[in-house]
Amino acid sequence: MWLTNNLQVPLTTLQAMPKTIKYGYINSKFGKMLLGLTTITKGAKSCNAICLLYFVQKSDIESLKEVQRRWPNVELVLDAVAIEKCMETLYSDNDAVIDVAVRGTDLQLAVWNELVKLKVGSTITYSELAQLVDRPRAVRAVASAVAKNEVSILIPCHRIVSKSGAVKYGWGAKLKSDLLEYEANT
DNA sequence: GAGACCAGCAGGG
DNA sequence: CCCTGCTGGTCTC
Repeated sequence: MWLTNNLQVPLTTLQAMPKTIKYGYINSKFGKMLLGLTTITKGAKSCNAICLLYFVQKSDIESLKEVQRRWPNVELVLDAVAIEKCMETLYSDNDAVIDVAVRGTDLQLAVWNELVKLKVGSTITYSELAQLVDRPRAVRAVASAVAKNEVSILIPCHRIVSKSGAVKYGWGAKLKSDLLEYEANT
């Protein structure tokens, strides 16, 4: 089941802004989500990789606007079949591998690469994360890198807790604690 | 290149 | 609890 299986999430860096993004909606345990796929090349062949995964918090239209804002000039193409195929991998019981495509600065990539190594149910503080990427004093910078992550859940920003115990989350504090509670009880 | 912005932290009241 | 100073990378002119 999704969130309780330890998916392998290899990150691929996008060299340029994709021209088109295939998108579709999925219903997760924690609400409706917007999933976007782009094409990456792996050796000689090309395949789909997840480049965005947002929670739909207001309406479908608002979520699409959010995509347009963060990915200017990309063409959005509804592709329910591709999304469905992707979902099967997400929900598989095996230790599945799912490709994720990201774009960002060196620090952001380093931060995200550490995050995907986190096991289900584990948590880490921002300070520890800063040490992992070799910038022990750049806690605030690391935090803003975390916040720029486009692929929620798969890049598990919800597993980062602040030392003071304050709960903050881009998708809402309640969602974060729900996710952590769910993972902790499996 | 300057200045503003942050999902942090520690220290002091 | 709240307030303050410090922090470093990124974003926007």
